[in-house]
Amino acid sequence: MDRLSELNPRQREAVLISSGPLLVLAGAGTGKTRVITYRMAELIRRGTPPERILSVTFTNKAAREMRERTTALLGGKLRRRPLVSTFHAFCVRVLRQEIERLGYPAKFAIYDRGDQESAARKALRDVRLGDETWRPGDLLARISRWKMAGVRPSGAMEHTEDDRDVLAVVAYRRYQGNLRAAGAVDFDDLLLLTLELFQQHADVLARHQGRFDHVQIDEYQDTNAAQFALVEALVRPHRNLCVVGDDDQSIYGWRGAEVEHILGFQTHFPGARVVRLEDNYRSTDAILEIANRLVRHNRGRHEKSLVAHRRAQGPVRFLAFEDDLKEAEGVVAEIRELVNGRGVSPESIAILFRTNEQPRVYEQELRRAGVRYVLVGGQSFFDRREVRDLLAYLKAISQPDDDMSLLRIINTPARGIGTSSIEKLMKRAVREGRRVLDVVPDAAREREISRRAHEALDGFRELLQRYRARFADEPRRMDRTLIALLDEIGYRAEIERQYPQPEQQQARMAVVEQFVDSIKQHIERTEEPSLETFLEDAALVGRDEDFGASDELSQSGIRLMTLHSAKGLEFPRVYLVGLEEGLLPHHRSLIGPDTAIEEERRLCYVGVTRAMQELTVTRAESRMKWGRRKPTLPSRFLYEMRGEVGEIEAPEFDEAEAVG
DNA sequence: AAGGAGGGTTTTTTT
DNA sequence: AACCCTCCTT
Repeated sequence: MDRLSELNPRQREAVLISSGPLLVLAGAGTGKTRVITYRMAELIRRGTPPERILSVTFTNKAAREMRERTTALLGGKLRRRPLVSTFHAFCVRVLRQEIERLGYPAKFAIYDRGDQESAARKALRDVRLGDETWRPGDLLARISRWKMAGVRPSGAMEHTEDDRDVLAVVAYRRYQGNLRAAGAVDFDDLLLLTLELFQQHADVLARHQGRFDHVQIDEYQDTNAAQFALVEALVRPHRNLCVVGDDDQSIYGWRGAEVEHILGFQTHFPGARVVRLEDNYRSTDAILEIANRLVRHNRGRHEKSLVAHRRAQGPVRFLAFEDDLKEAEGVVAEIRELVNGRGVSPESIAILFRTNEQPRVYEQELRRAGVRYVLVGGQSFFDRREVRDLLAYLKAISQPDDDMSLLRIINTPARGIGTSSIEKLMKRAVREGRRVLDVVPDAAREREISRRAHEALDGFRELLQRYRARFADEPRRMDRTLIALLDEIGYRAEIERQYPQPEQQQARMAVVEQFVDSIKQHIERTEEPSLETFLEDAALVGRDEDFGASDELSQSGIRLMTLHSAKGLEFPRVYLVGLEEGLLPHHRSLIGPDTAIEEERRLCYVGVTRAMQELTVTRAESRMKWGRRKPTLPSRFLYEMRGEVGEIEAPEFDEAEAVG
């Protein structure tokens, strides 16, 4: 493999250090993914069996790409494939074999984001004091923080910070109790249970420690406490751990990621070697100058300054528009001219924004301008109502204990089981600690529910059982089985009834077809497909990867995505839009601690450093919010990027002119 | 039980 | 503007 000659000396050094703890501090665009891939290939070339290297990535898609690249580097022929996976997927593999030791069912279900939210909503019922209450999303964040700190529901009362937390404790207990009863775990549980397994069962830990000679972690700046503990445990015998990351790109603090892990690596792993990659091959000097100037305003970071290797053809542009609509019009008009007029490839252009509400205007404009686009992530496939319905059907079929999924679809489409019947059944089920469908006979005998509802419920239970058998018996025909199920419940008719416009009907049915297709794909690429493995994939894959949406990034069209989704990607031309106080930095970070602003600044830094040749930063002087127009202030980051901090006058912005 | 009207609330980011 | 919840009519 004399491909090593393609690497610069620093990169080569990182690749060639093959044992002991190693921290690769890699700035944006310095070839960090390249280093970690080459390193894996080099270890294999020198004799480490591929399956004895564990590489951890941030997303499933990154995992797949790294697997492919490594294999390609080694000439495409490998008897065993290296194990590349996310922390979560790794934990699922471990738990699938060992979770019964912790008293969980072997066929545990994984709650995805939507399930977690419903569970939180359910746990919050009647939990309020005066007008103090919690929103489900906030509660989940609170619970997650407790979990990361190792606080269990029973002991949470001692870790309350204020009165509101007391309410959260009540909800936390219910939430965890309901999950347990449903035989389900959430994302944090995947990590925590694996950790618990390692801590309580020395033999299990020893077995998994013995599986790997080397561990590599990408995006190390985004590891949380549980992930750190897992890694530490896994590499304890040999300490062959290579982590790669950039503290300036840590943007998941709100999810429990702790920059301290990358800042303190040498303390956690004494004797660790450190390699810094500061040669940036991605962006022009103009773009990098702005990025450097911006991020210098953060404290508590590894000092590094990126050196540009590309010359700019033009300066970074800062544009101000009258309102958010004009902003979208302006940006899209320019893009249309680039794509249609100058033959620029649409895939080389990205529009990056802070929140998921922002792309709507751009979608409208792009459609009107006839420019193809791909919305990456965003209102994900999994958030669509149809997908949630179908997933609930499959979950209720696969997991008879999963009352939450059952309740979602018990009367969808309407089959004569009304809210009052459902409520009575739920009360009884909770009271007796049984499943909803199991209390139906008693409720019917005591005339609690109507005869009509009773019959409908019996029919529904029979339906689930019949399809449970059918899915289990013919796993390779699951897609067909689902179609049969949809026919039987009249799902298409339900859609046609709910959405009178043929346009909408088609769009909704397309989602259903995509879902069926994703099952087909799962069957094709899985050795032993089953409803359970499919649901597992669906929960883990989340919004990235080619699930249903058939690999967003391979489609043609300009890219629309949030700054978070843009991590790890690069584009020749980037439009970074909505640089306004309250949006970037986001309002919620302004009321939080100082560190919150720094994370917003890093987010902005990530956005800027995605750009290779041309960067355009825009803002709107007023913006619609909740149907109302409100004036805005320029983002403080604009001043910082342009080196105008401290000036009282607003900076001059280029007049935005309509193009074309 | 079903469906529609009206009113109130909402938006940070995601494995 | 979009969603969810509640209440009212059928």
